Amino acid sequence: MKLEVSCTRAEADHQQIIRCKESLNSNTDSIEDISRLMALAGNEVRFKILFLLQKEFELCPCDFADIMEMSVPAVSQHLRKMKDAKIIGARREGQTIFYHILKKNESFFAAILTNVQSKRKIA
Amino acid sequence: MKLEVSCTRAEADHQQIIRCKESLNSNTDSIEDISRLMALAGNEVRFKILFLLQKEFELCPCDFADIMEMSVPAVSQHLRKMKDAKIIGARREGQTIFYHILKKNESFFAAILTNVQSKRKIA
DNA sequence: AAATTATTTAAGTATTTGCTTAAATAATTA
DNA sequence: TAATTATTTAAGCAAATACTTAAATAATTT
Repeated sequence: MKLEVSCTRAEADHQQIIRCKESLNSNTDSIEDISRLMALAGNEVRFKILFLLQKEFELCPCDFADIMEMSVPAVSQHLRKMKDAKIIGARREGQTIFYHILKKNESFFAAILTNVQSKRKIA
Repeated sequence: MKLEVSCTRAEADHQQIIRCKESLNSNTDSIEDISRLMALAGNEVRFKILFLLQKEFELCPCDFADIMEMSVPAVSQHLRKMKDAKIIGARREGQTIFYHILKKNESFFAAILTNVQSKRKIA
């Protein structure tokens, strides 16, 4: 863990710089995890998918393609990313595959998705 | 507001499809706003900036460059994006410019950034 | 006023992203 | 078992992203 301070600003608070570096270092893993999660949810198509899954519990690629008026492969590739990241899970029923938000992430996304509704009321 | 249903899946729940389309349509603005916010916070460098600002209240570009060991212009460009998006604000003190999270967004990011600390405890 | 310091801006570039189209899997139905 | 249906995968490409370096602003100090 390097803790050199090189800021040239005369008034720089070196204690603060060191404290910040330590803070980042001791949280590296969770910072990476959460910013990765945010990046995935930060795509508008994927955000809509999560928004819809929270409301309807489960939907299939075909449903999403129809709802958002986009191609099935495009949807499928977004679903794959979120499945790989363990944000969503899949359940097969015949030829249809239903996706849902994994329990582990439900509360995290619920907290964020709440803002969609509340923002709407204000505007 | 188009509400055509074209899903070819035989068992598709057309009522559900229509309900979902309406739900997206009536929340278009906030969905765009929040997913844009998430996309910005979804970059690891910007996420770290927000994490640090929450802890230290305000820091300057030079501090960030030093803490994260990256160039000042690179930091500055990230700060600009978040300033343009009204996520952070700036205060000048001599030659130094201090950035802080805008009050409007404090609680939103606090809710997300909480997970950094709690995740760490678990792991 | 000239030099220094903090920051921003701009141009250039390599990487990543998200779509398209076509082909491959996998399950169901005829 | 052949045809159909739902989904995934892969290749290709255009747009977006995030860095680098160099130059431009802006404030301070000498």
